[in-house]
Amino acid sequence: MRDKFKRHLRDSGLKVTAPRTEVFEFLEKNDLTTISAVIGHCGGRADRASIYRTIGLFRELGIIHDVVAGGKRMIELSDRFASHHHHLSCLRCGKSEAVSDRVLESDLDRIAQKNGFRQVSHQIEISGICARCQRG
Amino acid sequence: MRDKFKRHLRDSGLKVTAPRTEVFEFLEKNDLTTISAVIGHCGGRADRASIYRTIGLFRELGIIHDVVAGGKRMIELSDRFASHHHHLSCLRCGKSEAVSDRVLESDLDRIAQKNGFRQVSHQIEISGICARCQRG
DNA sequence: TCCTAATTGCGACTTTTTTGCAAATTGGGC
DNA sequence: GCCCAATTTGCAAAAAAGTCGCAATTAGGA
Repeated sequence: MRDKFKRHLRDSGLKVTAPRTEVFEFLEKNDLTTISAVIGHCGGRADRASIYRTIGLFRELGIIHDVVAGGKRMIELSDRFASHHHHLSCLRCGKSEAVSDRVLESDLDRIAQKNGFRQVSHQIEISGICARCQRG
Repeated sequence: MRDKFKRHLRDSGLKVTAPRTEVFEFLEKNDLTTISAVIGHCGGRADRASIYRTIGLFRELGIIHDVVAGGKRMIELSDRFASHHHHLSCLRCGKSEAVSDRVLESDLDRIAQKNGFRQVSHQIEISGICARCQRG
């Protein structure tokens, strides 16, 4: 994925730099994270301003997208750089697990198509109380 | 809905105040908005701090929830105070339209159930290029 | 109407995000 | 491998967003 990422940048006429690689690698290892976590982790090696610029750039390029999980705004790699999935988050313990579901996906496609939308992407977040917390 | 809202507050031992009513009425008229829009609109009649406190309270009470649309964090009334729906947002013109779909809903229920989740809620955002922008 | 707890508005403050600019770096060409 | 131009970085400063303590005000039950 790292090579694909570098190619993606170069193909867009952009440079592969240390802060960009740093942030990308962090996102690869951390599905569903926050901007402050990225700063907390990459902050020693890259300036805060560069991290914000990098995240903004990644958003524009569609490398990442935003999600709200448990009321917090989070970011994650998008489909081209991570396998397509959604999240089930527990409101009590805060953990979230990945979900993939074919039927769901085809419904979403159907809806977009019915409304005349193209180049569609989507994000879903399901929240509730997970099985473990129901017992606890 | 306004009465239901007032009852909801009083039942929770909370007071119906001007800032709270102000913010609620703005949200009723503006599906999917931002905090700064609320401040921009109610700011003359209520203090910024009170608006933040009100929004925080509404979130805790489940009166509103957060959504990300086009990279921006937005808020909207939740199901009990607005009919359950999701959004199709156009990445080009920024407009979003409401969507309701029974099949989609039952799939989401099925997924939560399969994973042992209870008291489930979900949010979905579908984005792409709308029919009008495809022509333009 | 009175009383008390809840809530507001204000102002100061912290945190988060953005911006301008000189210095440093990347990557294509030689 | 070295050079150059364009891009990108780091820094410092500022704007924007959000939080907090507290005295003054207000809602609503008795």
